[in-house]
Amino acid sequence: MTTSALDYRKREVLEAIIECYNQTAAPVGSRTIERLYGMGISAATIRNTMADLEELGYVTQPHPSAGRVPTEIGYRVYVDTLMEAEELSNKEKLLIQERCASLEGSYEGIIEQTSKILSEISHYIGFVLTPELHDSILRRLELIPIDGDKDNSAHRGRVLAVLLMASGVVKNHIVSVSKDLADKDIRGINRILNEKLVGLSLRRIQQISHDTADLRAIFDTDLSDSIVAFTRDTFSLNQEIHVHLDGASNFFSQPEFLEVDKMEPLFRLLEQKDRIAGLLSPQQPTSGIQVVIGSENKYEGMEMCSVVYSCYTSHGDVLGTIGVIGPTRMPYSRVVSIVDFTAQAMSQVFEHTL
Amino acid sequence: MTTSALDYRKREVLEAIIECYNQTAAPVGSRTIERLYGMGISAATIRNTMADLEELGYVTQPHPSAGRVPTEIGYRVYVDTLMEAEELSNKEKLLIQERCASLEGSYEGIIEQTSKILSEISHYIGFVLTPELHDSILRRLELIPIDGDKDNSAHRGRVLAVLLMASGVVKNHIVSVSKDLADKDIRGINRILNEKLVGLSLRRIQQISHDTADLRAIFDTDLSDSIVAFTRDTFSLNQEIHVHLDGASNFFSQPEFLEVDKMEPLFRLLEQKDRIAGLLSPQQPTSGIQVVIGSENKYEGMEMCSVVYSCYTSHGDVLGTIGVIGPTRMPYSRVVSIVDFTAQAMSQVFEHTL
DNA sequence: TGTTAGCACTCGTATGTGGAGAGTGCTAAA
DNA sequence: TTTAGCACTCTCCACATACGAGTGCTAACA
Repeated sequence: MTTSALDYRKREVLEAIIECYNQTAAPVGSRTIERLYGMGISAATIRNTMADLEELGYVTQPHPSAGRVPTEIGYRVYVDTLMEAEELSNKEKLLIQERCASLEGSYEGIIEQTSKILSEISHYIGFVLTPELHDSILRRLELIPIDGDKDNSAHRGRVLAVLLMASGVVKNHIVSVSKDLADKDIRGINRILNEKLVGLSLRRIQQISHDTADLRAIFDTDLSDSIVAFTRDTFSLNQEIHVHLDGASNFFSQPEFLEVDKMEPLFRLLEQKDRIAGLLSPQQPTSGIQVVIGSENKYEGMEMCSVVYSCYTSHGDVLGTIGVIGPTRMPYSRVVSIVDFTAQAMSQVFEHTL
Repeated sequence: MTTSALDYRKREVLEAIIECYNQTAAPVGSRTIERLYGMGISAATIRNTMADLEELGYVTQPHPSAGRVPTEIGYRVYVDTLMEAEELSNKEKLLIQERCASLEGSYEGIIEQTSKILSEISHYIGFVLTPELHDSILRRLELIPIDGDKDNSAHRGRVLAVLLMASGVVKNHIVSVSKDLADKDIRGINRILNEKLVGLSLRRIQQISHDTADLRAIFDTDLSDSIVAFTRDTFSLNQEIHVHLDGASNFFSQPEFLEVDKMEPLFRLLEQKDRIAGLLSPQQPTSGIQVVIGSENKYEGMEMCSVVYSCYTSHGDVLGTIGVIGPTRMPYSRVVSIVDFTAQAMSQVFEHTL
């Protein structure tokens, strides 16, 4: 009696249920649809269609005498096949572009502000992951002695290592240096490392610096332990991916999260930044927007959420991920457009300022 | 009938009410105190004393037939005069020190980890404010051309400016540079600026670089517009204070915040990092611990919270603020000890690694 | 065969009531 | 001045009831 593929009427009704549920967060009844989306059929017919949709697993009833609520499968079908991309208004586009364009030099600032932009425009949680540096190419290394007194450093000192990557990302950290390395030794090491290592990925450089034989080849000479240790330390930045989140408090406006026991697991998870990073970064950097719905998210606390994300780039390289976390009941077409547009705007910022 | 100063019994009872309320978050009755803190007097006597404390404004009743709850004034008296500092256990001290000691080079990482340590040990919100740099002394400036091709930069390029401050804090940002400045000009500017500006505060340097006459005196020559603009840009880092928070979800375990309308204003406020910074940084850097109780906090959302904070230093200079935000009902003596000890441990980390 | 109207049924939500318990203030006795 | 006893108050919880929204089913209709 029901064709297995979705016929026109089923699609219409499913879409109506999803749209209506998005606005009210309450189960949608047949009468409601008849009133709001007068599609030329009566409530009774809609009821029949809804029963069909339920059989297919696209909608469900919270209790036997309630209206219908979309299931995750229903949302998946909607996102994959029914939804048409919502064009952002020019006003919104301008808003995003202006705020992105006003972001200034500091790399941290860009990350922080972009997550704020995303959250404010989507009214959900905006997030930005910092770049994974291991695959980045070294463009320039600068070693700046800090403690050394004018070339005769008699005491154990420290060196500020500044790593400039091809993508424009700058990373600096402080390296302790054995006292038998004078400032001019450091300068020599700096010159050699720049000559030999620029153009290689950080991952490759770390491999090389962990192998004493490789290092010897680079320096083309016997090496003191101090130089070996120093070189290793220079490139051993503990590269964790950082996550910037903004707008978590927007969830207080979401009716389905009003109860504390719904909110708590989510907020606990969001504080474990490393888990969020793990949730999102290992995906191969497929271009384009990804949508993860409800319990497709493997972490506890995210069962009632969906994630829409994309990646941002600079000079063609994938740098990191940006996206939005919202409730499963989410205007996907709009959020997809927001994330997509913001990712592009942010990529432009990186290309221009870094 | 009641002496205006707090006599011994009133102090005992007030302390008992506060301690008991800290644990249960429920109004404390006279019988409860008699049972738990057998202080040799009957419930009826305690009732009389409680009535006196209520008259003084130190405790109150949520409703006429309930037990007593400490008021903010009561907490203030407790913190200022009754409370004795709680010594942390050696285990806790070790825990803090170990985790602080394991913090590595990256300045951002230290900030982030310290707020996490504070929140985990206190079970409340830990926060760390980044240094206000304007009063920091410049130790070293390094200008690193990025785009220039081997001394003949024919196109408009960019320079990475690395500012190393006396406190050990490193700040870098990217400066656009007019195409008529060659790499060797940049090196010259770098040398001169280091000669003339090292040892001055960032605030002073910014004053100088905004005054063309001052700049001319520094460079001891006529200046092209390019050099003037470049010098200004080099030192014009938009220095906002950053706030790192951790442990907000601990508030889900606090009974008085279980209702959403209690939680929401707080979380909304916490996301406005700039307001938090304003709340805490303008205080003159008085040494020692500060405790701000309940509505003494001027921002909406903090009425039910208290803040315990102190500052961290490096080489004698005040760098920033660290502290804990918890509910007004808070074991102040313990939290004060935690913040105090962590501030010291963090200061040591800064002195050693930066 | 597909669609519509009518109707009985179900179940969640809101509302109201009563009793138990905790804690007080007051009074009178020690 | 302290204590015991007692009446009073107020909150909280459990239970029952009424209401309403929405369904599935059946029968009539195009």
